[in-house]
Formats: sequence, C-alpha cells, structure tokens
Amino acid sequence: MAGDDTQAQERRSAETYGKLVTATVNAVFEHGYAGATMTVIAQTAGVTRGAIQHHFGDRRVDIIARVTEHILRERQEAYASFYGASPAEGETVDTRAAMKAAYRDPATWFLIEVWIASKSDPELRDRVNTTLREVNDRGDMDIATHLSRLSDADFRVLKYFFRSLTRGIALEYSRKPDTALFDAVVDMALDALEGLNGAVPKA
Amino acid sequence: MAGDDTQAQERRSAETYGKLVTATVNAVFEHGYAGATMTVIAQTAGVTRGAIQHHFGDRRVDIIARVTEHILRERQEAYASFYGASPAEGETVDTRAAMKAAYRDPATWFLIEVWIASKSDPELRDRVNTTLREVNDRGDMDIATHLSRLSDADFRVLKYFFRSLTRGIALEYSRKPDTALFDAVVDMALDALEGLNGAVPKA
DNA sequence: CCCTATACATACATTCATGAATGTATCTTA
DNA sequence: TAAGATACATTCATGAATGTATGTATAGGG
Repeated sequence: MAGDDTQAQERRSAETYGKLVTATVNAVFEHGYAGATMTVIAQTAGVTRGAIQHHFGDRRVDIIARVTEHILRERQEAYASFYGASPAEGETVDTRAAMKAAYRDPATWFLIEVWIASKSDPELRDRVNTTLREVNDRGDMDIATHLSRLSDADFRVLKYFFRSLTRGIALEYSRKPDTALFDAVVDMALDALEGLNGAVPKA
Repeated sequence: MAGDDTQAQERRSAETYGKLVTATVNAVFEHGYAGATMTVIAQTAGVTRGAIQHHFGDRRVDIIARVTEHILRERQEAYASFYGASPAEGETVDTRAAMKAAYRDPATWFLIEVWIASKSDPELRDRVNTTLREVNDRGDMDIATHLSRLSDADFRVLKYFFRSLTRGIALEYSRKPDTALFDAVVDMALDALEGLNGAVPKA
C-alpha cells in the first residue's frame, strides 16, 4: 500500500545508511583496512561514492570513524543486556558462547583493523577514543556489576585478559580458520580461570 | 688498519642489509603496514630505494616477505635455544618473562601487521606460509619436547593459547601502553594455567 | 502545481606509491 | 691498471585513491 510510504524518503535513506555500514565492515573484513577504499565500500553496498559523501562526509576517515562508532554502540547495548539482564542469576551467563561467537565475528575483525590503523592515524585515533571513552565507561559499569560478584581477581586485569584473548584468537583464526581448535582454546582458558578463584561461571 | 678491509664491500653490503631489516620493522611499527612505503623504509634506513631494490627486489612484497622471513628465523633460533637449552630442567624456563618481553617487541608488532596484511594479499600470504611451514615444523618439535613433559593439556591448544594471548596483548598494548597492567594479565593467565594441570612452570 | 530540500550520481584535479629502467661510483680480481 | 661486478642512486611513466565540486531526480510541503 502507498499509505506506508508517507516516509518513503526517510526509509530509503536509513536503508542506504544501513547498507553502507555493513558494506564497510564486510569490505574491511575482505580487503583489509587499506583495501577498503571508498570505491570498494560503495561498490560493496551497491551505491556510488556520492552516497557515502552524503551520509558520512567527504573524507574516508569520516565513514570509518562513524561506522566504528555504530559498531561500538551496538556492542555496548548487546553487552549491557548480556551482563545486565539477570543480575541475580549471573551463573546463567554463557561467557564461553559469547567469546566463541566474538572471535569469528566480522565486526570484531573490523574493530581490530580500525584499532591498528588508528595507532598511526592521529585523527582516527582521536575520534575512536572519544566514542570509546563514552562507551567503555558504561560498559565498565555493567561488567563490573557482574564480575565483582564472581571473582576476587582484579577486575581490570580480568577484563583486559578477555579482550586480549578474544582479539588474539580472532587474529589467529583469520588465517587458520579452525573453529574446533580455537573453541578449545577458549574452553581451556576459561577452565583455567575457573580454577583460579571461581572467577568465571562455567556456563 | 686496511688489512681488515679486504672484504670491505661485503661488510658494507651486510650493514646496509641489516639497516634495511630493522628500518622495515621500525617503519611498520611506527607508520603501520600501509604507511611503511618503500620510500619511508628507505628514509628510515638512511638509504635510497635503489638499495632496497638491490638487496630485496623490485617490488614491495619482496622486502616485506624477506624481512618477515628474517624475523621468523631469528625467533625460531631464539625459541629453539630457549626451549631446547636445558631439557632436563624445564622448570627454569621463564615463560612469563618471555611473554612479557614479546608483547612489547616491535618485531611482534611487525609480524602482526604482516599477518593481517597477508590475509588479503595472496602473494604475501603464500610467501609467508612457505617460511612459516618450515619454521613452525621445527619450532613445534622444540616446544612439544618441552611442554609434553609439563602438561596433560592438549599441546596444540596450549600452543595457540599462548600465541593468541601474546598477540592479543600486543594489540591492546599498542594503544594502551600500560606495562604494569598487561604484565599482570600475563601473570594472571599463567597463574590460572598452573592450576589447570601443573601445565606451566612457575618461572 | 511549483519549489526547495533531500538523496544520491557523476566528473575532475591532485597527490602519491609503485614498478621499472637507467645511471654512477666503488670494489675486486686478474 | 683495466675490466667487470657489485652496491647503490636517480629518474620516469603509470595507475589508483582521495578530496571536492557539480549535476540530477525524487519527495513532500505550501
């Protein structure tokens, strides 16, 4: 019906925006950060560079930074509902499954590439940091609430252990896509942590 | 004395070669893989692109691949002497110190960048794989001999856990250079592993 | 029915890395 | 000491990505 099309333009715009976000992630996943040129991203999304310019801005760092922001916020929300959902019954949170899903996620790979690129790109670095600070502050609250009831281990250390391991596995997995192997690595690591202090729930 | 200079040219050549190797590592460490152009590498080494061409070949992938090979062999040797040295007294091997040193090493960073770049560069990938297969086969023998006497855990899983964690920490460290934090992460991880099966020697 | 903003497409100038060719100086050996 | 090999420098053409500017069609309000 045409009745639903009252906001046709707005919907079309949102659709293109979404296509560009996923195209950016996929382009970086496939071609690497340097290979994910504006033309490649546009082609992956099935639009032209003009669309990128319209939605994100003139420069390449604009779309990268804003897509990064998009992904980070998305994760933050998933994160919050994951750890914040049932605070009283933390034992049911499946950390293992989450980690196993994360290391294969193209979005994880995208963040790794951006992370690395931002190391030698001051502007990207600043823009990512701004988002990161905001998102991390909220995420820290969530995970802290959750983990503080589960472990005596230092919270920060535990957090960075998880992040490092997940990203490291993603790195290895990218060139050796052996799911069974890396799932086993996750299990071994979390098994070991359980023994430490009862720090991590079994599943 | 001039007597030592009979091989002057050879020595000069070796010196330039060495400068180019370290310059390549440093350039990638500072400017990232994409930013480490042949011009940048040459400037870092204090020579011209002609020198690169002479020592490594016309194309960029030539110097990257051969420097990678250089680093991998160097590590393989260190690795072999580290784990192969005193096979009867494995307990004295300081895995913690090795890991703490590795995550800050620019060469580790270089390998990470090459690892990632080779994901979407078939030629680089092939050339690295060739070296890797050879080096890994030997390295596996060494570490297997060492670890098989220390752990009931699956050897491959343990090996990839170490690699993943080290690289993951290197990744985090690259943007948050907090040595105390990541040393603590290493310690926590190895503490946890100790509890697993007596898998890893304390130090 | 017009008119302006939105949403996107197309065109172009600039910059820059690459690959390849060629030039030059120093060493080495006979 | 002449010849050629080695080590490195310089130059150049090409292609590709970027940033920017301009063009066009459609939507929705007045």
